Amino acid sequence: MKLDKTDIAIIRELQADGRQSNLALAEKVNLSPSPCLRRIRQLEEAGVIKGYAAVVDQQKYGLPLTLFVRITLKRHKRDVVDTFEAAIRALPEVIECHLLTGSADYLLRVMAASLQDYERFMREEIHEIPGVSAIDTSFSLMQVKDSRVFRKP
Amino acid sequence: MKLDKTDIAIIRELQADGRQSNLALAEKVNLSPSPCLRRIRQLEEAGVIKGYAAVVDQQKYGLPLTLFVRITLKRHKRDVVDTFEAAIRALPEVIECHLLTGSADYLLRVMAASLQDYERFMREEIHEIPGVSAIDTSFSLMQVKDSRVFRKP
DNA sequence: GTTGAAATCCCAGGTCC
DNA sequence: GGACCTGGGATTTCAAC
Repeated sequence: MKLDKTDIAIIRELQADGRQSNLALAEKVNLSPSPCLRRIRQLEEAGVIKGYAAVVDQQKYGLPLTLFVRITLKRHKRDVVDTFEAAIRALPEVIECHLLTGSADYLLRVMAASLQDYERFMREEIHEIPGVSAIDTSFSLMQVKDSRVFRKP
Repeated sequence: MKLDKTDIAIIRELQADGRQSNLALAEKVNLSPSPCLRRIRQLEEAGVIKGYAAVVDQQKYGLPLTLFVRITLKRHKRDVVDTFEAAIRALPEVIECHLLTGSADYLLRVMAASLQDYERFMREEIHEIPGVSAIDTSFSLMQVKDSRVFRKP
């Protein structure tokens, strides 16, 4: 799908506020309501906009700790990889997991309610997954930037 | 703010679909529409729900590459840190930036349209920031997991 | 104080220009 | 891309428990 300037503007606005009315949005992108809504539906149907989500404050939600866990596997045979990925997908504490190039194999983004919670998670969940060779955890001390907006205005 | 079982359910549902009607949501969490709406407003006013956002497919949006950049600073004096963080905040390619514990100082999540775009970004933007001592980039080959839902159902 | 119900208002979605 | 029209949901108020 080809995105023009107006589509980009619509996406930017909907990333900033996904619940604003079509009328408000139409005004911001200098369109009248009907064509604006048509474009939104097109973006949704094309899958450019996958959905809408509430943005939650993790602190106030009770999960103040964010950690990044870099994991290296012992071997990279099919069964080891599949077992590992299935285990990761089943852990609600793991918000994100990426397969990486470079020294580590996986990067996990984990949320925890407390240090005790984190310690239990690592001991009972991560260390129990077979085939894990190295684990390197870093805590996020501060989120310097959090932008859901992809492109420049 | 104290969150009970129903609040958690509301948040989970709104993370899955942030635009569903109050009526649909009320049914899912076994509440009548009025108290459901009142809880939503309370969650918003308390800042537990910070807002709503469209979820965009980065591939279809034209930014297929995700990279994680680990950066170490030469010194950690106030001016070096402030300069670095200000520079990062001004770069639209940087979607997220965390100050970390451990060997590296910062973890950046960067999106790029192409390898050329990434190369230009590193050369013209990141390497130009004063005080940067080490840079370690990993590409995301595959996103194994992406969950916006924080707690178990 | 918290829930269910009703009425008004405003927006979404469709259709035609 | 813009204008009109209709059905439905949101919002506010009120009554009830």
